[in-house]
Amino acid sequence: MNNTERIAGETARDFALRVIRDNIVSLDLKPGTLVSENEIAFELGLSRTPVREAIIELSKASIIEIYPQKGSYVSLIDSKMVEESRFLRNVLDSAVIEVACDLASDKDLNEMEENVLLQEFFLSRGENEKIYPLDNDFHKMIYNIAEKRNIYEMRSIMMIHFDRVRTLSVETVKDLKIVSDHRGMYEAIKNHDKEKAVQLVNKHLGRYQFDENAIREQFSEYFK
Amino acid sequence: MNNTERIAGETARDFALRVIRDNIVSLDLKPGTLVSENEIAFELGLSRTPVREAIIELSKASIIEIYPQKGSYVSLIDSKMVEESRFLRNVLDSAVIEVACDLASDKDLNEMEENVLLQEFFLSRGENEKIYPLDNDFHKMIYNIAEKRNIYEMRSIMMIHFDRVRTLSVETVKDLKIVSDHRGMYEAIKNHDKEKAVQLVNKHLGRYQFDENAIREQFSEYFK
DNA sequence: ATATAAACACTAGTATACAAGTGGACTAGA
DNA sequence: TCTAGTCCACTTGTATACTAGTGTTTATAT
Repeated sequence: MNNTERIAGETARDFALRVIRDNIVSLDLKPGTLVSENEIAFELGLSRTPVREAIIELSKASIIEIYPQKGSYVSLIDSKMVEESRFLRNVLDSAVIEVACDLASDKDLNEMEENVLLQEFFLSRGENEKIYPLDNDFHKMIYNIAEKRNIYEMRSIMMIHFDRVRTLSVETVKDLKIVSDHRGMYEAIKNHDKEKAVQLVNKHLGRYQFDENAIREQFSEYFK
Repeated sequence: MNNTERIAGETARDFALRVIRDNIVSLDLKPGTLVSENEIAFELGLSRTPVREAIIELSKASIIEIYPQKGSYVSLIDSKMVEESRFLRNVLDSAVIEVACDLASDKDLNEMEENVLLQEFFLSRGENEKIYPLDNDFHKMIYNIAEKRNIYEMRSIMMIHFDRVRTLSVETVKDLKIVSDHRGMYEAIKNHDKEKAVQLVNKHLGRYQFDENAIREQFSEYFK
């Protein structure tokens, strides 16, 4: 497992949650791996308690499966589960962006535009890896504008299922199209054009149509 | 706080979660109340650990607010939060019932009808309090049919905000209409009539239009 | 050699102990 | 009387100890 520096002010539990989560999404913790509370605690230099609390949280979203007195395992990739998280994202993003079309203030729009400009900047320089955090920020902004912060939190944890398949996906993601989707969404929100906004959300998510058969063939041991 | 018997096989954590949750929804734990890990643990005859884990889970959905080294409090009723949970329910229930219209098997439909018949039976005998668990089961069934169990779990915890206002609501809920809504949804799913199903979901949720001003006036100390 | 049982090494669940921070009460001093 | 400072009783965060269950390995008896 990849360790990371503990951020100043971060509690042990948040630290453990962040590290475990990142390792699952990046597949450094492979599906099916035993995640022993003791072992993780040792690796992170913590006691079992905060690690355990982090694992419990992940188990609530079926990211980790806890078998009492036996062990806790990183869940195998379950296409039903991936579909469920995709469904959740599609449904929520669509409904939330409509609200954002109503509520976005000038200040909100300025922040969004700044974010999109940065994405375009990094894209033009080929620094595509710097786009991902901005991508996340962008979607989070929409939830913030629509005053749906709690819903965003729930979305986040379920997205782990989705994101980890994205990591596996051999097909290179078309960053160019993604960034232009973002610009489109920004424009739609600015113009209060709900229909266009929802249409873009659907198209956007459609870009992550993984070829599951190809992935499953290559990484069959990761699948349920 | 109202205590309850621990169900056989229930872990200490699940027990604590259930009891705390029920007491918050029933308002036996009033908004703003301090929920001390130690005190709850003592009342339930447990140690702090499982109680703490339950409180953390509730805090993830903003049901309880944890102030480190100060205390944890039952969240005051926040109309923004109530609206957010209503929004979530509306969006999810609508999207999920559409899927259920596609996927419901004969076995599913039989179980649904049995549930509805029971609701009608208790309604006719005036035993309205027996309808509520059936109501919950009914909605859970729809998520099960649509294979969206994880999403249902997320919905459940957010519904605490909504349910606790429902408890406060002076206006008596029209159980008759609720039961007939359920029959309507069942029929719509049976007939694969998505449009009708979604329309009923919206109407159904619309029946819980609390007069917030009236409630806020009567219980102002519960509100943020 | 095989079957059985005891021992061991692990697991997560729960209980307890300690750390560190907060805020109020009380006291000492001017 | 007022203020400053100490103490105390509380809180949650974290660490550690103990409980009970599982599965494998090893030893023992037939």
